[in-house]
Amino acid sequence: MRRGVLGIVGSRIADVRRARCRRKPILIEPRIERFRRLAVGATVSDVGRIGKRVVVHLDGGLAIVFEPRMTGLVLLAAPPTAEHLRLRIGLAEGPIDELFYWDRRGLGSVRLLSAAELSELYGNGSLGPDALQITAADLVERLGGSRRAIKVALLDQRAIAGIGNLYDAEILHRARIHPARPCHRLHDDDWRRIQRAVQKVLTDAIRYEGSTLSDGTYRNALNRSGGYQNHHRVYDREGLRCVICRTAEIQRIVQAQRATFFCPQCQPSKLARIASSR
DNA sequence: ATTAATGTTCAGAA
DNA sequence: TTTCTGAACATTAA
Repeated sequence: MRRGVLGIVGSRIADVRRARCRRKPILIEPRIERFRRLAVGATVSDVGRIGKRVVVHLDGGLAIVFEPRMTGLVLLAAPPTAEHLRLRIGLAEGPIDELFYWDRRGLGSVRLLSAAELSELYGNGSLGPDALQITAADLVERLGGSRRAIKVALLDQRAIAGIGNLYDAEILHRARIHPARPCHRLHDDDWRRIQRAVQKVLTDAIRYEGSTLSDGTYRNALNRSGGYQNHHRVYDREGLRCVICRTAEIQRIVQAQRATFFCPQCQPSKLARIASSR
């Protein structure tokens, strides 16, 4: 999503307004009048990413932070429906006329922050280092002592920023780690495999522009479907044969109130590992 | 017609 | 301190 939004670098903010959406308003800070006063006239200097958030940097030091959560989209093209359009940002002096924030469930937010607020909110301990920068040693340091299940721990954005539920499941399948294994029982080579799997899954997911699931919600900045759903090995594949071992069926369990998918053959629990080794 | 599920995050409680 | 639970919301599938 961030890559697509890069297309507005160099454009000037010409207008900011709420879309006419009859639903409960999403969180927009500061209030729209002040937001407009501060942002209009500024030029987009860069588009970055902090974990799962898209950050539009403006000259002068302010930044617009989009936090899409479950169903939010930052778009340069017309949104999927007019119904759930939440915010429109008019642009001038560039190829794109307007930036949209669309959000079906409305759990996301848009905030205009100063450089100081940005570093305060996202620089201190509230978000961990980005998943794509993380080393195996970082993983051990930040999660190695935790008693939580590895699947749950990898979702903790304060430990590592950027891993969501779907990619968590894919990562652990690649790393051949059972999702319920407690962090403090994992070994160095387990963490090394996890680190490599994080790199592989996230870079592939970015290359294929994300996963558009059966509800069709995720789209890139040009409102096009992603392609990574065709590469899922476990997510949403309960009961299907594992494409790696071609033996076991993918199982679904619930951890931290989230669905987890895994292959019982490729991702043995500790007990299964002991049993199979004799 | 209910209920459960959903690429998430946070406050507040255990 | 760390970990767990429920709520915010809208839509679809079972």
